[in-house]
Amino acid sequence: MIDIKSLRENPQRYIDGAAEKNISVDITTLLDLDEQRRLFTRQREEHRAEQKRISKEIGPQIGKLKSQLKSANEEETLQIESQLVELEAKPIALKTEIQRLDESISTIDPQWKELLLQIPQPADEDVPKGNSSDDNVELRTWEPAGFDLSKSFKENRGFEPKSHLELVSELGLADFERGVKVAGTRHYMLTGNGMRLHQAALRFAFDLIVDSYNFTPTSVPMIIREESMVGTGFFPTGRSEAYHIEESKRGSGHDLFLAGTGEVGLMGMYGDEILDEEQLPIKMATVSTCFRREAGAAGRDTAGLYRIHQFDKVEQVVICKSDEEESRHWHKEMIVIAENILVQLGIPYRLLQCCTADLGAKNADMIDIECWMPGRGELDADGKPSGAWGETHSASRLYDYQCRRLNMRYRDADGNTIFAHSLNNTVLASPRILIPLLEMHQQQDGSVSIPECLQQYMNGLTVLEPTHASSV
RNA sequence: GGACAGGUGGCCGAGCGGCUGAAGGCACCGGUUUGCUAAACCGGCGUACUGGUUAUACCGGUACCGCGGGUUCGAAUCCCGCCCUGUCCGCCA
Repeated sequence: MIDIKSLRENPQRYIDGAAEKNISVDITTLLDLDEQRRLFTRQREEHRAEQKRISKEIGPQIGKLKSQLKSANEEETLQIESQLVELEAKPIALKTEIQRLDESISTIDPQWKELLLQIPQPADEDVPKGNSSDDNVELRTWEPAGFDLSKSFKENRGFEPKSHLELVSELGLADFERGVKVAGTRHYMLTGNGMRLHQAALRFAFDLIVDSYNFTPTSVPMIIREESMVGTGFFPTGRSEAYHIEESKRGSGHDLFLAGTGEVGLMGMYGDEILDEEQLPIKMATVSTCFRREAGAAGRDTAGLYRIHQFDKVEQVVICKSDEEESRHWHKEMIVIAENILVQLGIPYRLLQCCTADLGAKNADMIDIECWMPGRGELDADGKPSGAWGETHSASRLYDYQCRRLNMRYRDADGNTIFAHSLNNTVLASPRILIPLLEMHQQQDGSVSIPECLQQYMNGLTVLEPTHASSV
Protein backbone atom coordinates (compact mmCIF):
# COMPACT_ATOMS: atom_id res chain seq x y z
CA MET A 1 0.00 0.00 0.00
CA ILE A 2 1.20 3.43 -0.80
CA ASP A 3 1.16 6.34 1.62
CA ILE A 4 -2.08 8.24 1.02
CA LYS A 5 -0.42 11.44 2.25
CA SER A 6 2.23 11.08 -0.36
CA LEU A 7 -0.48 10.59 -2.97
CA ARG A 8 -2.25 13.77 -1.89
CA GLU A 9 0.96 15.75 -2.10
CA ASN A 10 2.11 14.37 -5.42
CA PRO A 11 -0.63 12.60 -7.36
CA GLN A 12 1.21 12.90 -10.63
CA ARG A 13 3.98 10.64 -9.40
CA TYR A 14 1.46 7.86 -8.85
CA ILE A 15 -0.48 8.51 -12.04
CA ASP A 16 2.76 8.25 -14.03
CA GLY A 17 3.91 5.29 -11.97
CA ALA A 18 0.75 3.33 -12.72
CA ALA A 19 0.91 4.23 -16.39
CA GLU A 20 4.51 3.02 -16.65
CA LYS A 21 3.48 -0.26 -15.11
CA ASN A 22 0.56 -0.58 -17.50
CA ILE A 23 -1.77 -0.74 -14.54
CA SER A 24 -5.01 1.15 -14.87
CA VAL A 25 -6.31 2.54 -11.63
CA ASP A 26 -8.57 5.50 -11.03
CA ILE A 27 -6.47 7.88 -8.97
CA THR A 28 -8.72 10.86 -9.61
CA THR A 29 -11.68 9.06 -8.10
CA LEU A 30 -9.56 8.01 -5.16
CA LEU A 31 -8.54 11.61 -4.51
CA ASP A 32 -12.18 12.71 -4.69
CA LEU A 33 -13.25 10.01 -2.29
CA ASP A 34 -10.36 10.87 -0.03
CA GLU A 35 -11.37 14.51 0.02
CA GLN A 36 -14.96 13.63 0.94
CA ARG A 37 -13.89 11.10 3.48
CA ARG A 38 -11.69 13.61 5.25
CA LEU A 39 -14.37 16.29 5.19
CA PHE A 40 -17.05 14.01 6.63
CA THR A 41 -14.67 12.59 9.17
CA ARG A 42 -13.68 16.02 10.34
CA GLN A 43 -17.32 17.08 10.65
CA ARG A 44 -18.13 13.91 12.50
CA GLU A 45 -15.31 14.48 14.93
CA GLU A 46 -16.43 18.03 15.62
CA HIS A 47 -19.99 16.93 16.29
CA ARG A 48 -18.81 14.09 18.40
CA ALA A 49 -16.67 16.39 20.52
CA GLU A 50 -19.65 18.65 21.03
CA GLN A 51 -21.85 15.70 21.89
CA LYS A 52 -19.40 14.46 24.50
CA ARG A 53 -19.07 17.90 25.97
CA ILE A 54 -22.84 18.37 26.30
CA SER A 55 -23.32 14.87 27.52
CA LYS A 56 -20.89 15.46 30.34
CA GLU A 57 -22.63 18.69 31.23
CA ILE A 58 -26.26 17.60 31.23
CA GLY A 59 -25.84 13.88 31.79
CA PRO A 60 -25.98 14.10 35.58
CA GLN A 61 -29.05 16.37 35.37
CA ILE A 62 -30.81 13.84 33.18
CA GLY A 63 -29.93 11.10 35.55
CA LYS A 64 -31.31 13.06 38.47
CA LEU A 65 -34.55 13.92 36.70
CA LYS A 66 -35.09 10.34 35.63
CA SER A 67 -34.75 9.11 39.18
CA GLN A 68 -37.17 11.82 40.33
CA LEU A 69 -39.70 10.52 37.79
CA LYS A 70 -40.12 7.34 39.77
CA SER A 71 -41.54 9.07 42.83
CA ALA A 72 -43.31 11.92 41.07
CA ASN A 73 -47.05 12.56 40.97
CA GLU A 74 -48.89 13.21 37.72
CA GLU A 75 -48.31 16.92 37.59
CA GLU A 76 -44.64 16.65 38.46
CA THR A 77 -44.22 13.89 35.90
CA LEU A 78 -45.41 16.13 33.09
CA GLN A 79 -43.08 18.88 34.21
CA ILE A 80 -40.07 16.62 34.48
CA GLU A 81 -40.77 15.04 31.14
CA SER A 82 -40.87 18.39 29.42
CA GLN A 83 -37.57 19.30 31.06
CA LEU A 84 -36.10 16.06 29.79
CA VAL A 85 -37.29 16.71 26.25
CA GLU A 86 -35.67 20.12 26.39
CA LEU A 87 -32.38 18.83 27.76
CA GLU A 88 -32.14 15.98 25.32
CA ALA A 89 -33.08 17.98 22.22
CA LYS A 90 -29.56 19.21 21.47
CA PRO A 91 -27.71 15.90 21.93
CA ILE A 92 -30.39 14.06 19.97
CA ALA A 93 -29.99 16.50 17.09
CA LEU A 94 -26.24 15.93 17.19
CA LYS A 95 -26.73 12.22 17.32
CA THR A 96 -28.90 12.28 14.21
CA GLU A 97 -26.33 14.36 12.39
CA ILE A 98 -23.54 12.02 13.42
CA GLN A 99 -25.50 9.01 12.23
CA ARG A 100 -26.02 10.71 8.88
CA LEU A 101 -22.28 11.35 8.55
CA ASP A 102 -21.54 7.79 9.62
CA GLU A 103 -23.65 6.52 6.77
CA SER A 104 -21.84 8.69 4.25
CA ILE A 105 -18.48 7.61 5.57
CA SER A 106 -19.36 3.94 5.56
CA THR A 107 -20.43 4.24 1.93
CA ILE A 108 -17.22 5.93 0.90
CA ASP A 109 -14.82 3.94 3.03
CA PRO A 110 -14.89 0.56 1.25
CA GLN A 111 -14.46 2.18 -2.15
CA TRP A 112 -11.68 4.36 -0.82
CA LYS A 113 -9.88 1.40 0.64
CA GLU A 114 -10.38 -0.80 -2.40
CA LEU A 115 -8.86 1.84 -4.65
CA LEU A 116 -6.03 2.65 -2.27
CA LEU A 117 -5.00 -1.00 -2.15
CA GLN A 118 -4.77 -1.04 -5.91
CA ILE A 119 -2.46 1.93 -6.37
CA PRO A 120 0.84 0.46 -7.46
CA GLN A 121 4.15 1.41 -5.98
CA PRO A 122 5.89 3.56 -8.59
CA ALA A 123 8.98 1.95 -10.05
CA ASP A 124 12.31 3.43 -9.11
CA GLU A 125 13.93 5.99 -11.38
CA ASP A 126 16.63 3.57 -12.46
CA VAL A 127 14.17 0.90 -13.56
CA PRO A 128 13.97 0.86 -17.36
CA LYS A 129 10.65 1.91 -18.82
CA GLY A 130 8.98 -0.66 -21.02
CA ASN A 131 5.75 -2.09 -22.36
CA SER A 132 6.24 -5.79 -21.83
CA SER A 133 8.70 -8.38 -20.66
CA ASP A 134 10.43 -7.96 -24.04
CA ASP A 135 11.80 -4.71 -22.70
CA ASN A 136 13.53 -6.31 -19.73
CA VAL A 137 17.25 -5.66 -19.74
CA GLU A 138 19.84 -8.39 -19.47
CA LEU A 139 22.36 -7.41 -16.79
CA ARG A 140 24.80 -10.27 -17.06
CA THR A 141 25.06 -13.96 -17.80
CA TRP A 142 27.01 -16.78 -16.25
CA GLU A 143 28.02 -20.05 -17.87
CA PRO A 144 29.87 -22.97 -16.38
CA ALA A 145 33.37 -23.77 -17.62
CA GLY A 146 33.20 -25.68 -20.86
CA PHE A 147 29.83 -24.37 -21.90
CA ASP A 148 29.66 -21.45 -24.32
CA LEU A 149 26.27 -19.77 -24.42
CA SER A 150 26.97 -18.29 -27.83
CA LYS A 151 26.95 -21.78 -29.25
CA SER A 152 24.23 -24.38 -29.38
CA PHE A 153 24.05 -27.27 -26.96
CA LYS A 154 25.10 -29.61 -29.73
CA GLU A 155 28.10 -27.48 -30.61
CA ASN A 156 29.10 -27.44 -26.98
CA ARG A 157 28.55 -31.07 -26.19
CA GLY A 158 28.58 -32.88 -29.47
CA PHE A 159 25.09 -34.32 -29.33
CA GLU A 160 21.48 -33.14 -29.57
CA PRO A 161 19.93 -32.43 -26.20
CA LYS A 162 16.82 -34.18 -25.06
CA SER A 163 14.10 -32.17 -23.45
CA HIS A 164 13.41 -32.68 -19.76
CA LEU A 165 10.20 -34.45 -20.80
CA GLU A 166 12.18 -37.12 -22.61
CA LEU A 167 14.74 -37.39 -19.85
CA VAL A 168 12.14 -37.64 -17.13
CA SER A 169 10.37 -40.35 -19.05
CA GLU A 170 13.48 -42.36 -19.89
CA LEU A 171 14.89 -42.10 -16.38
CA GLY A 172 11.54 -42.73 -14.73
CA LEU A 173 11.59 -39.49 -12.76
CA ALA A 174 7.99 -38.40 -13.12
CA ASP A 175 4.58 -39.68 -14.08
CA PHE A 176 2.43 -37.03 -15.69
CA GLU A 177 -0.46 -39.23 -16.79
CA ARG A 178 -1.10 -40.50 -13.32
CA GLY A 179 -0.59 -37.06 -11.79
CA VAL A 180 -3.37 -35.82 -14.04
CA LYS A 181 -5.48 -38.86 -13.20
CA VAL A 182 -5.25 -38.07 -9.52
CA ALA A 183 -5.39 -34.29 -9.51
CA GLY A 184 -6.22 -33.01 -12.99
CA THR A 185 -4.44 -30.91 -15.54
CA ARG A 186 -1.05 -29.37 -14.73
CA HIS A 187 -0.40 -31.98 -12.07
CA TYR A 188 2.40 -34.54 -11.91
CA MET A 189 3.91 -37.09 -9.63
CA LEU A 190 7.64 -37.28 -9.15
CA THR A 191 8.79 -40.86 -8.92
CA GLY A 192 11.91 -42.64 -7.74
CA ASN A 193 15.04 -40.59 -8.25
CA GLY A 194 12.89 -37.75 -9.53
CA MET A 195 11.43 -37.29 -6.07
CA ARG A 196 14.86 -37.76 -4.58
CA LEU A 197 16.46 -35.18 -6.82
CA HIS A 198 13.65 -32.74 -6.05
CA GLN A 199 14.18 -33.17 -2.33
CA ALA A 200 17.93 -32.99 -2.71
CA ALA A 201 17.77 -29.68 -4.56
CA LEU A 202 15.44 -28.17 -1.96
CA ARG A 203 17.50 -29.43 0.92
CA PHE A 204 20.73 -28.21 -0.61
CA ALA A 205 19.30 -24.74 -1.11
CA PHE A 206 17.75 -24.62 2.34
CA ASP A 207 20.90 -25.76 4.11
CA LEU A 208 23.00 -23.29 2.15
CA ILE A 209 20.95 -20.22 3.00
CA VAL A 210 20.58 -21.25 6.63
CA ASP A 211 24.13 -22.42 7.28
CA SER A 212 26.16 -20.11 5.07
CA TYR A 213 24.04 -16.97 5.10
CA ASN A 214 22.46 -17.11 8.55
CA PHE A 215 18.86 -16.90 7.48
CA THR A 216 16.53 -18.12 10.21
CA PRO A 217 14.87 -21.38 9.24
CA THR A 218 11.14 -20.95 9.58
CA SER A 219 8.11 -22.99 8.67
CA VAL A 220 5.05 -21.28 7.27
CA PRO A 221 1.34 -22.01 6.99
CA MET A 222 0.27 -22.66 3.43
CA ILE A 223 -3.41 -22.21 4.17
CA ILE A 224 -3.79 -18.53 4.68
CA ARG A 225 -6.35 -16.02 5.89
CA GLU A 226 -7.53 -13.34 3.55
CA GLU A 227 -5.98 -10.59 5.70
CA SER A 228 -2.52 -11.99 5.14
CA MET A 229 -3.09 -12.26 1.41
CA VAL A 230 -4.15 -8.60 1.32
CA GLY A 231 -1.36 -7.62 3.69
CA THR A 232 1.35 -9.15 1.57
CA GLY A 233 -0.09 -7.52 -1.54
CA PHE A 234 -1.30 -10.61 -3.35
CA PHE A 235 -4.91 -9.50 -2.98
CA PRO A 236 -7.06 -7.98 -4.31
CA THR A 237 -5.22 -7.98 -7.65
CA GLY A 238 -4.03 -11.58 -7.59
CA ARG A 239 -7.21 -13.06 -6.17
CA SER A 240 -7.98 -15.19 -9.19
CA GLU A 241 -4.53 -16.77 -8.98
CA ALA A 242 -5.14 -18.30 -5.54
CA TYR A 243 -7.09 -21.41 -4.62
CA HIS A 244 -10.01 -20.47 -2.44
CA ILE A 245 -11.25 -22.64 0.39
CA GLU A 246 -14.78 -21.55 1.15
CA GLU A 247 -14.98 -22.56 4.79
CA SER A 248 -17.61 -19.92 5.40
CA LYS A 249 -20.00 -21.90 3.21
CA ARG A 250 -19.74 -24.79 5.62
CA GLY A 251 -21.09 -22.81 8.52
CA SER A 252 -18.75 -21.00 10.80
CA GLY A 253 -15.26 -19.73 10.26
CA HIS A 254 -13.71 -17.64 7.56
CA ASP A 255 -12.53 -18.49 4.09
CA LEU A 256 -8.98 -19.56 3.52
CA PHE A 257 -6.60 -19.46 0.58
CA LEU A 258 -3.70 -21.60 -0.52
CA ALA A 259 -0.50 -19.59 -0.55
CA GLY A 260 1.25 -19.18 -3.87
CA THR A 261 4.56 -18.61 -2.09
CA GLY A 262 6.16 -18.93 1.34
CA GLU A 263 6.56 -15.16 1.30
CA VAL A 264 2.98 -14.82 2.54
CA GLY A 265 3.64 -16.74 5.72
CA LEU A 266 7.06 -15.25 6.33
CA MET A 267 5.96 -11.67 5.89
CA GLY A 268 2.69 -12.18 7.70
CA MET A 269 4.60 -13.41 10.72
CA TYR A 270 5.37 -9.95 12.06
CA GLY A 271 2.27 -8.17 10.77
CA ASP A 272 0.55 -5.78 13.19
CA GLU A 273 3.67 -5.65 15.31
CA ILE A 274 6.07 -2.94 16.36
CA LEU A 275 9.55 -4.38 16.34
CA ASP A 276 12.64 -3.06 18.05
CA GLU A 277 15.18 -1.54 15.72
CA GLU A 278 17.77 -3.95 17.13
CA GLN A 279 15.79 -6.91 15.82
CA LEU A 280 16.44 -5.76 12.27
CA PRO A 281 17.32 -6.97 9.78
CA ILE A 282 15.16 -10.05 10.08
CA LYS A 283 16.36 -12.67 7.61
CA MET A 284 14.15 -15.71 7.20
CA ALA A 285 14.07 -18.70 4.92
CA THR A 286 11.39 -21.29 4.49
CA VAL A 287 10.61 -24.26 2.32
CA SER A 288 6.98 -24.62 1.47
CA THR A 289 4.55 -25.96 -1.06
CA CYS A 290 3.16 -23.31 -3.37
CA PHE A 291 -0.21 -23.43 -5.08
CA ARG A 292 -1.08 -21.48 -8.18
CA ARG A 293 -4.20 -21.65 -10.27
CA GLU A 294 -2.34 -20.40 -13.34
CA ALA A 295 -5.51 -18.63 -14.37
CA GLY A 296 -5.01 -16.92 -17.70
CA ALA A 297 -2.18 -19.24 -18.70
CA ALA A 298 -4.46 -21.63 -20.56
CA GLY A 299 -2.61 -23.38 -23.34
CA ARG A 300 0.83 -22.10 -22.36
CA ASP A 301 3.55 -24.47 -21.20
CA THR A 302 1.04 -27.26 -20.85
CA ALA A 303 3.55 -30.08 -20.95
CA GLY A 304 6.13 -30.97 -18.37
CA LEU A 305 7.32 -29.51 -15.13
CA TYR A 306 7.44 -25.87 -16.13
CA ARG A 307 4.00 -24.49 -15.35
CA ILE A 308 2.21 -26.53 -12.70
CA HIS A 309 -0.35 -25.94 -10.00
CA GLN A 310 1.76 -27.15 -7.11
CA PHE A 311 5.46 -26.99 -6.43
CA ASP A 312 7.92 -26.54 -3.62
CA LYS A 313 10.05 -23.53 -3.04
CA VAL A 314 12.79 -22.36 -0.74
CA GLU A 315 12.09 -18.69 -0.23
CA GLN A 316 14.11 -15.93 1.38
CA VAL A 317 12.80 -12.77 2.94
CA VAL A 318 14.50 -9.78 4.53
CA ILE A 319 12.80 -7.17 6.68
CA CYS A 320 15.07 -4.21 7.24
CA LYS A 321 15.16 -0.60 8.32
CA SER A 322 13.45 2.05 6.27
CA ASP A 323 16.56 2.99 4.37
CA GLU A 324 16.94 2.88 0.63
CA GLU A 325 20.64 2.09 0.72
CA GLU A 326 20.12 -0.79 3.08
CA SER A 327 17.25 -2.14 1.00
CA ARG A 328 19.36 -2.05 -2.10
CA HIS A 329 22.18 -3.74 -0.28
CA TRP A 330 20.00 -6.66 0.78
CA HIS A 331 18.51 -6.95 -2.66
CA LYS A 332 21.97 -7.54 -4.06
CA GLU A 333 22.87 -9.95 -1.27
CA MET A 334 19.79 -12.05 -1.87
CA ILE A 335 20.55 -12.29 -5.55
CA VAL A 336 24.09 -13.39 -4.80
CA ILE A 337 22.70 -16.28 -2.76
CA ALA A 338 20.59 -17.47 -5.67
CA GLU A 339 23.53 -17.12 -8.01
CA ASN A 340 25.70 -19.15 -5.69
CA ILE A 341 23.20 -21.97 -5.88
CA LEU A 342 23.01 -21.91 -9.66
CA VAL A 343 26.79 -21.87 -9.94
CA GLN A 344 27.04 -24.91 -7.71
CA LEU A 345 24.33 -26.60 -9.74
CA GLY A 346 26.26 -25.78 -12.91
CA ILE A 347 23.31 -24.16 -14.65
CA PRO A 348 23.90 -21.20 -16.98
CA TYR A 349 21.80 -18.22 -15.99
CA ARG A 350 21.24 -14.59 -16.66
CA LEU A 351 20.09 -11.67 -14.56
CA LEU A 352 17.27 -9.63 -15.97
CA GLN A 353 16.41 -6.16 -14.84
CA CYS A 354 12.63 -6.16 -15.19
CA CYS A 355 11.19 -3.13 -16.89
CA THR A 356 8.35 -1.08 -15.43
CA ALA A 357 5.66 -3.10 -17.24
CA ASP A 358 6.89 -6.36 -15.74
CA LEU A 359 7.12 -5.28 -12.11
CA GLY A 360 3.65 -5.87 -10.72
CA ALA A 361 1.93 -3.49 -8.34
CA LYS A 362 4.03 -3.94 -5.26
CA ASN A 363 7.60 -3.76 -6.51
CA ALA A 364 9.82 -0.75 -6.87
CA ASP A 365 12.41 -2.92 -8.53
CA MET A 366 12.62 -6.54 -9.56
CA ILE A 367 15.44 -8.70 -10.84
CA ASP A 368 14.57 -12.04 -12.39
CA ILE A 369 16.99 -14.86 -12.85
CA GLU A 370 16.45 -17.07 -15.85
CA CYS A 371 18.13 -20.39 -16.39
CA TRP A 372 19.18 -21.82 -19.72
CA MET A 373 16.88 -24.67 -20.67
CA PRO A 374 18.19 -26.42 -23.81
CA GLY A 375 14.93 -28.30 -24.34
CA ARG A 376 12.75 -25.22 -24.55
CA GLY A 377 12.31 -22.61 -27.26
CA GLU A 378 11.49 -22.58 -30.94
CA LEU A 379 11.81 -25.80 -32.89
CA ASP A 380 14.13 -25.80 -35.87
CA ALA A 381 13.48 -27.41 -39.26
CA ASP A 382 14.27 -30.83 -37.82
CA GLY A 383 11.93 -30.32 -34.87
CA LYS A 384 14.82 -29.81 -32.48
CA PRO A 385 14.44 -27.17 -29.77
CA SER A 386 16.84 -24.24 -29.89
CA GLY A 387 16.94 -23.76 -26.14
CA ALA A 388 15.54 -20.81 -24.25
CA TRP A 389 15.77 -18.88 -21.02
CA GLY A 390 13.19 -19.78 -18.41
CA GLU A 391 12.46 -17.85 -15.24
CA THR A 392 13.44 -19.61 -12.05
CA HIS A 393 13.96 -16.78 -9.58
CA SER A 394 12.51 -13.38 -8.88
CA ALA A 395 13.98 -10.86 -6.46
CA SER A 396 11.74 -8.03 -5.35
CA ARG A 397 12.47 -4.78 -3.60
CA LEU A 398 9.36 -3.19 -2.15
CA TYR A 399 10.32 -0.30 0.13
CA ASP A 400 7.60 -0.08 2.78
CA TYR A 401 4.74 -0.98 0.44
CA GLN A 402 4.22 -4.41 1.93
CA CYS A 403 4.95 -3.50 5.55
CA ARG A 404 2.50 -0.65 5.32
CA ARG A 405 -0.22 -3.09 4.30
CA LEU A 406 0.83 -5.55 6.96
CA ASN A 407 1.11 -2.76 9.53
CA MET A 408 4.62 -3.93 10.36
CA ARG A 409 6.69 -1.24 12.00
CA TYR A 410 9.73 -0.79 14.17
CA ARG A 411 10.70 1.74 16.78
CA ASP A 412 13.83 3.71 16.01
CA ALA A 413 16.33 5.23 18.45
CA ASP A 414 14.21 8.38 18.77
CA GLY A 415 11.12 6.38 19.67
CA ASN A 416 9.36 6.91 16.34
CA THR A 417 7.39 4.09 14.78
CA ILE A 418 8.42 3.50 11.19
CA PHE A 419 7.21 1.10 8.54
CA ALA A 420 9.96 -1.38 7.75
CA HIS A 421 11.24 -2.27 4.30
CA SER A 422 10.83 -5.75 2.90
CA LEU A 423 12.45 -7.83 0.19
CA ASN A 424 12.03 -11.33 -1.07
CA ASN A 425 13.69 -13.68 -3.51
CA THR A 426 13.48 -17.25 -4.58
CA VAL A 427 16.27 -19.44 -3.31
CA LEU A 428 15.22 -22.44 -5.34
CA ALA A 429 11.91 -23.63 -6.76
CA SER A 430 11.47 -27.24 -7.69
CA PRO A 431 10.56 -29.13 -9.78
CA ARG A 432 11.02 -26.25 -12.23
CA ILE A 433 14.74 -26.15 -11.46
CA LEU A 434 14.93 -29.82 -12.45
CA ILE A 435 14.33 -28.77 -16.06
CA PRO A 436 17.66 -26.99 -16.57
CA LEU A 437 19.33 -29.32 -14.12
CA LEU A 438 18.46 -32.45 -16.09
CA GLU A 439 18.84 -30.86 -19.48
CA MET A 440 22.23 -29.32 -18.74
CA HIS A 441 23.69 -32.39 -17.10
CA GLN A 442 22.49 -34.93 -19.62
CA GLN A 443 25.13 -37.02 -21.29
CA GLN A 444 25.33 -38.58 -24.68
CA ASP A 445 24.44 -42.04 -23.38
CA GLY A 446 21.16 -40.73 -22.03
CA SER A 447 22.25 -40.60 -18.41
CA VAL A 448 22.28 -37.48 -16.27
CA SER A 449 25.15 -36.64 -13.97
CA ILE A 450 24.32 -35.27 -10.56
CA PRO A 451 26.09 -32.08 -9.50
CA GLU A 452 28.46 -32.65 -6.65
CA CYS A 453 26.57 -30.41 -4.27
CA LEU A 454 23.52 -32.66 -4.50
CA GLN A 455 25.24 -36.01 -4.22
CA GLN A 456 25.33 -36.04 -0.43
CA TYR A 457 21.55 -35.65 -0.50
CA MET A 458 21.23 -38.57 -2.94
CA ASN A 459 23.09 -41.07 -0.82
CA GLY A 460 26.23 -40.52 -2.87
CA LEU A 461 24.59 -41.22 -6.22
CA THR A 462 26.56 -39.54 -9.01
CA VAL A 463 24.57 -40.34 -12.10
CA LEU A 464 21.00 -41.18 -13.08
CA GLU A 465 20.97 -44.10 -15.50
CA PRO A 466 18.23 -44.73 -18.04
CA THR A 467 18.59 -48.45 -17.37
CA HIS A 468 17.13 -47.80 -13.96
CA ALA A 469 14.01 -46.38 -15.52
CA SER A 470 10.82 -47.77 -14.19
CA SER A 471 8.93 -47.70 -17.46
CA VAL A 472 5.88 -49.20 -15.83
C1' G B 1 -17.82 -32.25 16.64
C1' G B 2 -19.88 -31.69 22.22
C1' A B 3 -19.48 -28.95 27.20
C1' C B 4 -17.72 -25.14 30.08
C1' A B 5 -14.37 -20.73 30.92
C1' G B 6 -12.39 -16.46 29.04
C1' G B 7 -10.47 -12.27 25.55
C1' U B 8 -8.66 -4.81 28.90
C1' G B 9 -2.10 -1.05 27.36
C1' G B 10 4.89 -4.48 26.20
C1' C B 11 3.31 -8.04 30.34
C1' C B 12 0.14 -9.10 34.85
C1' G B 13 -4.35 -7.20 36.45
C1' A B 14 -8.72 -3.78 38.37
C1' G B 15 -13.04 -1.60 36.41
C1' C B 16 -18.92 -3.88 34.82
C1' G B 17 -23.48 2.79 32.28
C1' G B 18 -21.26 9.31 32.88
C1' C B 19 -15.64 11.62 37.22
C1' U B 20 -11.75 5.76 32.61
C1' G B 21 -7.18 6.28 27.47
C1' A B 22 -8.39 3.32 31.27
C1' A B 23 -6.56 2.09 38.98
C1' G B 24 -2.47 -0.85 40.88
C1' G B 25 1.89 -3.72 39.84
C1' C B 26 5.99 -5.40 36.60
C1' A B 27 9.11 -4.08 32.63
C1' C B 28 11.27 0.18 30.21
C1' C B 29 13.33 5.51 29.92
C1' G B 30 15.14 10.13 32.54
C1' G B 31 16.64 12.13 37.34
C1' U B 32 18.09 12.23 42.81
C1' U B 33 20.75 9.40 46.30
C1' U B 34 25.03 5.92 46.12
C1' G B 35 32.46 3.53 46.27
C1' C B 36 30.14 0.11 41.95
C1' U B 37 25.74 -2.70 41.43
C1' A B 38 21.25 -3.18 43.94
C1' A B 39 17.52 -0.79 46.76
C1' A B 40 14.73 3.66 47.74
C1' C B 41 12.50 8.12 46.03
C1' C B 42 10.75 11.69 42.00
C1' G B 43 9.13 12.10 37.02
C1' G B 44 7.99 9.93 32.27
C1' C B 45 6.07 5.85 29.58
C1' G B 46 0.27 3.22 23.70
C1' U B 47 -1.19 3.55 18.48
C1' A B 48 -3.53 5.88 14.42
C1' C B 49 -6.03 9.75 12.16
C1' U B 50 -6.99 14.92 12.39
C1' G B 51 -6.90 20.62 13.43
C1' G B 52 -3.88 24.92 15.09
C1' U B 53 0.97 25.75 10.97
C1' U B 54 4.85 24.35 6.39
C1' A B 55 7.87 19.86 10.15
C1' U B 56 8.47 13.32 13.65
C1' A B 57 8.77 20.20 18.69
C1' C B 58 4.15 21.99 21.23
C1' C B 59 -1.22 22.42 22.13
C1' G B 60 -6.25 20.64 20.94
C1' G B 61 -9.89 16.96 18.87
C1' U B 62 -11.51 11.96 17.39
C1' A B 63 -11.00 6.68 17.38
C1' C B 64 -9.21 2.18 19.57
C1' C B 65 -10.52 -2.25 26.25
C1' G B 66 -10.84 -9.45 20.41
C1' C B 67 -13.98 -7.99 15.68
C1' G B 68 -18.70 -6.16 13.74
C1' G B 69 -23.53 -4.36 14.73
C1' G B 70 -27.37 -2.60 18.29
C1' U B 71 -29.61 -0.09 22.85
C1' U B 72 -28.70 4.87 25.30
C1' C B 73 -28.49 11.95 25.83
C1' G B 74 -23.85 8.99 27.16
C1' A B 75 -20.91 2.10 26.44
C1' A B 76 -14.58 -1.06 28.25
C1' U B 77 -19.19 -1.63 31.12
C1' C B 78 -25.93 -3.63 28.68
C1' C B 79 -27.86 -6.69 24.13
C1' C B 80 -26.95 -9.62 19.43
C1' G B 81 -23.71 -11.99 15.83
C1' C B 82 -18.86 -13.55 14.74
C1' C B 83 -13.63 -14.59 15.58
C1' C B 84 -9.95 -16.29 18.75
C1' U B 85 -7.77 -18.63 23.21
C1' G B 86 -7.86 -22.14 27.36
C1' U B 87 -9.72 -26.72 29.80
C1' C B 88 -12.37 -31.43 29.55
C1' C B 89 -14.71 -35.21 26.25
C1' G B 90 -14.79 -37.40 21.19
C1' C B 91 -11.71 -38.11 16.74
C1' C B 92 -6.85 -38.23 14.86
C1' A B 93 -0.94 -37.93 11.97
